[in-house]
Amino acid sequence: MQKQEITIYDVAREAKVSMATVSRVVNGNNNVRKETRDRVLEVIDRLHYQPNAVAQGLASKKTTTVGLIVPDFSNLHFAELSQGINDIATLYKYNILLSSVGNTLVGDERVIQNLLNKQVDGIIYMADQISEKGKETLIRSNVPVVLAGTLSENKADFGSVAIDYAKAIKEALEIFYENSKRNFALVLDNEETYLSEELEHTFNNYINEHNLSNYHVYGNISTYEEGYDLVEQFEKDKIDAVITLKDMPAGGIVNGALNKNISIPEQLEIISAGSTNVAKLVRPQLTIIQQPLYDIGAMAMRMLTKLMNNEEVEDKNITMPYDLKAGKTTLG
Amino acid sequence: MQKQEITIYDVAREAKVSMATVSRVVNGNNNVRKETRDRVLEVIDRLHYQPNAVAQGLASKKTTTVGLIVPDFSNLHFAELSQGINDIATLYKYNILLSSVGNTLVGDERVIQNLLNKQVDGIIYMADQISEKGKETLIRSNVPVVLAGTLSENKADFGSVAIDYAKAIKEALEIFYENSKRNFALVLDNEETYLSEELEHTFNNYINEHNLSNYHVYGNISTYEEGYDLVEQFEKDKIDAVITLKDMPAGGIVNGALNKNISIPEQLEIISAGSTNVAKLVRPQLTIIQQPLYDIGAMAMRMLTKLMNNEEVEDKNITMPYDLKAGKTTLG
DNA sequence: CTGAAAGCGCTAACAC
DNA sequence: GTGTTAGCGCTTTCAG
Repeated sequence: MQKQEITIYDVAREAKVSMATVSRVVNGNNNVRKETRDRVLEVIDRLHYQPNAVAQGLASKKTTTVGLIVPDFSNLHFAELSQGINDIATLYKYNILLSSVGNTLVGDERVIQNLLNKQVDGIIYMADQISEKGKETLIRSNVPVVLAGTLSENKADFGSVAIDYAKAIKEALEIFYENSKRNFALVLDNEETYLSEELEHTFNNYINEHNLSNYHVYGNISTYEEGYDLVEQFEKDKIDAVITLKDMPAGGIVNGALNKNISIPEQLEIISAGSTNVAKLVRPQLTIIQQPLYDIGAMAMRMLTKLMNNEEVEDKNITMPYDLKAGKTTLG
Repeated sequence: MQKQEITIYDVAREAKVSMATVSRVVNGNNNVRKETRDRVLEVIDRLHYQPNAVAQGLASKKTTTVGLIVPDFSNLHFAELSQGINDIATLYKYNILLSSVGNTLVGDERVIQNLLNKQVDGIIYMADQISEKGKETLIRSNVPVVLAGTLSENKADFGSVAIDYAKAIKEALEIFYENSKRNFALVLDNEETYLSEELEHTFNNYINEHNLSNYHVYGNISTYEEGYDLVEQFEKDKIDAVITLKDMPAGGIVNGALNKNISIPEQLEIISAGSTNVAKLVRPQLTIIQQPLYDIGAMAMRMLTKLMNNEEVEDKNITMPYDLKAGKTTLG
């Protein structure tokens, strides 16, 4: 930590005013005569005075810092969502305190409590699951929370910005069905998330409504390799259409299938809901459920700034549009 | 910000000790009788006391927070490097304050100053360029800084962890040469970074030593699409071997070449120095300069913890090993 | 081993 | 407009 050289007191003395006046100048308070302001500004400049944000935070009970909780850093969604969050945060002069949950190292409650101890003004939660205790901690704290691109539950308790995943999945299944595919698979990375549960529910509903007899849900598939290896299981299970939640396993499946001379999309159709940039690398080009990740992040952060300022927020639960973008991994 | 309910003072009163004793217990100071400690601990637990990190920071002049400066969030290196940084930071109980530079929004000096104002205990710098002013600000602050996976200059001023890029590039060029390619291209994303300058220098040296007459350096290529479109230029320039700094453009080049029926690797060889996970998606499989990104991040953060604690650091400039991993975009 | 007291650097009433 | 004065919640000498 930088050893403090110049404090507000030094500036006050040098400018022959009180600390209060310096504070006013620093914080843009108008109740300062122009002459005085200029004098103070000159001294600030000359002494290279920089306010100590920690002291400001303690005195004002505002840290202009928001906590950002992500599932894990390797998640590519993170990068693209965060971009939107960061841009808006920068615009409103907030800093981002980054934490991850999910890897067993530390429980989510601890992570949340830690952020709260650091007195963050608000929290953006991007992880797709949260423990009851973590949720309670969050609610008890009275700190505004916005869920970004995730969690369909908990909407009542927090703000949220996301697409309608259930609708998107249903639309994807519809494509398979129209293309005469009848043996569906759903590939999840973590079965215990709210999102997974909702998707599985939607998936099962569709299966039932259409009286399909052969269908499978595969869990714990999050890497390229796991997707690649899963193709073997597809063969055994006679799968001919698959939805994945992430692009990396989707790419693995495509490459795995091609290696086994399974023709895409004739024998196997694939739709990925990952919608990160990397989907572009895959050949044949992936059909994807494209989410506006940047916008989701930006909207979430914007909503958070409003909540932190006790501004009116019309709708605390925003549904963003998505685009089912046809590639070459589906027919027609 | 959470409105403070329980303070150290409440705990002291309830446990019938002084704040000093509570502080000792909270900070694990041994100079407390076991009985007293247990009593305090019981009260802390009962009252759900949580220390206010901002107040701790002001009083102790340590925030247990490190600043992490990245070029931009969409950079995939970031995700993988950060994973290592985050794991070690968590281990040593440090929080990460995230900032980005490079997008024209805010200059690096401002970003750095902001982090310094927040009283971070140390900084990890992952961006590949830094202004003179930013550098000066950093040095003047006396806050420990470690450069992770970047910047070959400035080593004297800061700690650093990276691979020997020049050596890696040379090795890659050697492969091209042995495979009888003679028309080399170097694809950079940003020509103004130290890294780019060093690589270009190495590249040019190789060209001169081997008396190659046809060679090109392409700048400002950072996306898939830019790589894809660049292939047209390759044709005009009769390029037959190319090194890229990032995986996304490398993937674009591969797909762009295939689309033009340019055979890889016979007519065009490609080596990417990106070494992110997404390289796996590309077919034919990319030959890559594989950097141990996770380890680089972890080492950098570990070094930073030592510097922050004034511990001895044997070598402030660490060179990590890399692996030139042959794929199918180079011959043999 | 424990307590008293003086700050850390700043903000925010409240007076004038 | 400007200054005075309490704190914000905690750490850290210094006594005892």
